[in-house]
Order: sequence, then structure tokens, then C-alpha cells
Amino acid sequence: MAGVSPATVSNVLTGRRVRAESAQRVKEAASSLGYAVDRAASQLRSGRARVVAMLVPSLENPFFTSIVAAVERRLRTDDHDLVVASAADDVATEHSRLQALLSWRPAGMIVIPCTDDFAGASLLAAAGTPYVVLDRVGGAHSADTVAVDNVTAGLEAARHLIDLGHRRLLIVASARTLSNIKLRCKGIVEACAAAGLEEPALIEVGFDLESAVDRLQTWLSTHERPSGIIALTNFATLGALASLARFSVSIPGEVSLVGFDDYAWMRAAAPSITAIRQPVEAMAELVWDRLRARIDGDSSPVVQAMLPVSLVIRASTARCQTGDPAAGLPGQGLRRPSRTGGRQREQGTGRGAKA
Amino acid sequence: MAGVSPATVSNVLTGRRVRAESAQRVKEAASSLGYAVDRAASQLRSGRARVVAMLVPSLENPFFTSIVAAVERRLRTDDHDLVVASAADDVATEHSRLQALLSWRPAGMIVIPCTDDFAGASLLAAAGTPYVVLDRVGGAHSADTVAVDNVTAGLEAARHLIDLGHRRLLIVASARTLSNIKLRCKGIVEACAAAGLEEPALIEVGFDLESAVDRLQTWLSTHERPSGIIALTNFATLGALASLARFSVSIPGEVSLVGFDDYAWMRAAAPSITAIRQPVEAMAELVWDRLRARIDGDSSPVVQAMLPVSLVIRASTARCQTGDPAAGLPGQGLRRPSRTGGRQREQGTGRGAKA
DNA sequence: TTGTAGGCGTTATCAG
DNA sequence: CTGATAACGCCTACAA
Repeated sequence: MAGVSPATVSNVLTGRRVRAESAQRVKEAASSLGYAVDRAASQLRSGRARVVAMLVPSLENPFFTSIVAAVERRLRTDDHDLVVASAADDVATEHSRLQALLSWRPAGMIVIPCTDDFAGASLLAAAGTPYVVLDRVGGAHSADTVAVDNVTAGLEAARHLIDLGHRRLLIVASARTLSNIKLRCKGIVEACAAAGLEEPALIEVGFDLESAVDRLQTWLSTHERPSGIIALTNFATLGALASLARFSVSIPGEVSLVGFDDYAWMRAAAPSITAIRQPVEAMAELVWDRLRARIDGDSSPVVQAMLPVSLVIRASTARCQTGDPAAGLPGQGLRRPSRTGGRQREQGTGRGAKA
Repeated sequence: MAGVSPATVSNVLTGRRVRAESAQRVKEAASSLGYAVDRAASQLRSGRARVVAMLVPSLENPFFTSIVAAVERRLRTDDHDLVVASAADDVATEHSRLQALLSWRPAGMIVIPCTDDFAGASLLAAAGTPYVVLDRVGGAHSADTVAVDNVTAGLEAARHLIDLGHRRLLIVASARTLSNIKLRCKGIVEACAAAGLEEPALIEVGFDLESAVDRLQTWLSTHERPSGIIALTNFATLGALASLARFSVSIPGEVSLVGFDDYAWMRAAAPSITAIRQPVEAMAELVWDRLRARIDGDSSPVVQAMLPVSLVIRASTARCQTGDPAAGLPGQGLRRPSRTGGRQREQGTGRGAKA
């Protein structure tokens, strides 16, 4: 239609030097025909893929989907496409999805494994596909990894509560097997030790909200109530919140809560939730930088990157009111949880100027 | 490695009839080599794709990601893969992402458009790719559509509040341009008319939580306070919640709130949120049924499917307390918002037996 | 700068 | 039931 040979069309569409006039004609023809290069054929012939595959444990968890979204944005600017698969939190499914992903012959792969020992590593190695392990960096990986500083995350959460005078802490986690969780606990234990406190109790609530609430309620009704709770995943945060609500425990009046991950609903909740925020955008950035380097042939030794988290202080944490003599200021009575309380460093959800 | 010809390997791997012994040898070889058929080559030669493309307005909105997850699950059982792209809430991006998706030559496509008039329809038609429009079914589509009964959704939300004695309603929406939103409003207006009420005010809060809260606060401080609020998207729900919290308005004591979409955090919030739940799983099911039929050559007239929503009653709505004489029972004083109040038909977040 | 020829890994076809 | 062979749409190399 443009009156040129297929080779010229290819040259235009892949951005090679072509006479301006021909290029113009080709582009017009392409857009009027709605023509786009067939990726399958292109990839088959050129051997280059411009596709990155991503394997995540679940697409129901907003932490993972927000990372997927960030990675997709990043890839788009580099003209790559993303193929995602969900392992449905199951190692068998993870394996079969990995196979499926590999059949795309992607240029590279980003994996958030289901478990610490990522069994798929050998498949990836056999296929010669460069990959980066993200977030759940438990076992010994022979690939680049990008994760968050989980120890410091736990440490900061605990220190925040301890600074507020809390002595009885409770840790709520979805599951304790993941090394991510273990490291967060380690940080908490360190902070406690530094403050002369015992290792706090940990309760595992699983991945179902109903049973999470049940388990927490059982625990709370058979143990002395903690004054500070640290939830180690966004799901655990939800579970803790729901349980406390059912017991009509006021936050932060009776119990202070530090959540994990930072989502819009935590800002909108009453009270808004103090939380550890993971640097999703930075993780996406870094993981793609690493992966792209490997795709481009970088063969330097693997690097294990670790990103810092940040503690976003909102209204769900306040000075301990239980009157423990070691807790500093004994309370001004049982203060109603206040959305404008003094411990809130973030401006709520608005810019706050006119509030 | 299996000592057979490539054709036989292909026959085994695509599940055709082959002598058991050969099949066995091929499978063993494949798994020991980690071999999987190259999709690009397979698709090129066979013309069949086993890939479905999905274009969504955003991957940051949990409503869309939950649909993506449901579709992915559905496709997996039928041995298809999913390629997703996000339009980043922008029509220009939508167009370019659509092009990119089309270059995969997918067997079919599922589209949730950014706007009511889906400009990409012509591209899809030109490519001859079967597609189904999902959720945002505004304009006149020449393709199958799957959506929710938005009018009834609005009607039920409003009727629920009206039944509780509320007369002053406020509608909170992200944007009023989408026909989804208009239909939900229409339902609300219908319910109001049936109850002899005026058309309620509508406030548009945009897509940024900060400014949403600002706008709502401005409105609330310059108008008489409504006793019932209906939020028409999950984001609007968040905005309404955040605003009310900042004004220290108690829910449902002073204002009842009906939210949209149903997520875990709504169950865990204090109070838990009454909400319109969209049948995500059923939508995914239906959209794939339709699309698969079209892929398989069904050329019957297009169908516009409409699924019912359900109202999940929780603790954020209660009988109107403002003492309007028309509102039925005048209040038993200003009841503290209670998580176990009589209007709550759902059992909170747990099975509740021991609560 | 442009055209021609060949082949990427797979599957459809057809002969054996 | 299996093997040889051609062709899918494109890109690269090389020739013009």
C-alpha cells in the first residue's frame, strides 16, 4: 500500500534510518490499516522479546497488584509488555504458571515466590532466562534480589510503640513461615530487647478474614490485653482492626495499632492507621533496572538490594494509657480516640489547611 | 532426545493420538529438558492464540484488579493465558495500549473502557478480534457487553436509606460523566421520587483522595448536613469516610453511609460499611463465556448482559436520628454508633457464634 | 536507501 | 501411528 518493500516497512517500524518520505507513507498506511507488527512473528525471527513475565503469589493482595501496576508503568516507558501470572498462593500452581510464562520466551522475569525456597529457580536457570527475585527473598538465591529492609521495618514499628510508653506488645502475622515475617519479628524483638522488654507474643491468623478474627478473639479473651499491636502484613492489619472493632476496643485509647503496607483505606479509616509503608515505586524501578541490565548481558556478580521502609504516623497510635509506671506520663484519663491528636504527624488525608 | 521426529513431539504436546510409548518418552524428555512449546512459533504456524488480552482503565483500583484476578482464574482452567494492559485512566494511553495488545494477535479481548464511547472499537473491528466490553457499557456497542444493573444498584441503596427514615440524601461520586454513575444516580432519583423526596444533591470528588476530602469538606461546611450518604464508587466511599472522620461525624449516629464495591477493609472498618457488592466472579465467568463463544465462531446477535448487584447491610447505616417527623420513630436519643446494632444483618466479620 | 532471499520453531498436510 | 516437508509473518543479511 505504501509502494515499498516489506523490508522497508520493517525498517520504518523498527525505527531504522529510512528516507523520510517513504517512512511517512509507511506510517500513514499502517495507521489507516490499523496495522501493527505481529509480536509472535517478530520475536520468532529476531530472537528478541520485549516481553517481561511476572509471577506473583496472588492478584488479590493489593501489595502485589500495586507492584504489578508500578512495574507495568516502568516497562511501558521502555516499550516492553508485561505478562502476569498468579500462583494462587500454591506452589504447584506456581510451578505450572512458571512453565506457562516460560513458553512466552520472555526477555526476563520478575518473581515474587510463594515460599522462601523458590523451586522454580532451576527451571529458569535451565531456560537461561534472566530473572530477579522480588520481595520474598528467603532462601539462597543465585539471582539478583530486591527486597525491603524487614528487620528495620519491625524495629521501627516496635520502637515507635515503645517510645509511646507501650510495654505489652502483640505481633499479628498471617503466617510465620515466610522469612519476611521472621525478619520483621527479629526487628521487633531487637527493639524490645534494647528497651529491656521481653519478646512479645506472636499470633498467626492465616489468610482468611473470618478465621483471622476468630483466632484473634480467642487469643485476646484468654490473655492479658496488649497495649500495642503490630500487624505484619496488610491482611493482618485488617484482621486486627476487625477484631478490635468486635471487642469494641478503642484505638488508640485502649490499644495502639501499627499496620503494614500503606493503602488509601488506612488514611480514610477512623482512626487513620499508623503503618509501615513499603516503597513500591522504588522496588519496581530497581527490579527493572537490574533485570534490564541482565537482559543486556550484564554478568557482574548478583546483587541483593535492600530498600528502606518508612513509618507513617497517623492516629492509630498514641501514648500508652494503661498507667504502667514505666510508661511515662500517666494518662489524662481515658482520652477518646481523637483524629487530631498530638501524635499524628501526617496531616490526615487532606492538606489540612482549612481543617 | 526421544528418538522421534519433531512432528511426533508436536502431536504429543498438543494432545493428539500418539502411541503410548512414544508419548511417554517425549514427555520424559520434555520435562527433563524443561522444554515447553514456544508460544510465538506455535501461534504463528497454527493461527490459534490461546491468549486473551484485557485492557483496564487502571491497575490501582481494586475493583479492576479483582476482575482481572477472576478472569485470570477462569482462563487458566481453559488453558488460556492473559495479557493485561492498563490505560492509566487516559484515552491516549488506552489507544496505544490497545495497539500493543493487538500486536499479540490475541484470540479475543476484554475491554473495560476509560470512557463511555470506546474509541478503540474500530481498531478491534478492523483487526477482526472478537471482544467483549465489560462494566463500562456506556455508548452504543456493536459487541457483546457485560455489566451490572446500575439503576437497581442505586435504587436499592437509596431505598435502604429511605426505609431507615432518611430524607436528606447526598450522593458522592468520583466523576459524573460515566454512564455507570449516571445510571446509579437515576436509580437513586427513582427511589427518592417514589418516596416523595426531591432529587438529592450530587458532589463530584475526582480521583485524588486529598482533593476529594477537600471538596467534600467544603460542601459539607456550606450546606445543611445530609443524614444519609451514598458513595457511588469504592473510591468515593473512601473519600466520604475520610471526610466524615475529619469532621468527627459519627457513623451511623449522625450520618448513615452506603458504600460501593465490597472489600475486606469495609468489613474491618469501625463501623463496618454497608455496601453495594458487585458480582465480580459472575462477571468474569460471563464475560469469558461470551468471549469464548465468539472465538469459537458464534455469530448470533450481540447480547448485552446485565448482572444484579447485592446490598450488604452492615453497621454504617442505621435509622435516621434527626427527629424529622416524617422519619418514623423519633430517636431514642443520640445512640452511640454500635457495631452490634439492630440494622446489621450481616454477622460482622466473623461467624460470630461466640461473640 | 531499497529490494530479495532465507530461516526462526512450530504445526498442517500428506505420504509411508 | 509416524515422518518429511512446507508455510505461518517477520526480520536480518546482503546485494543492488
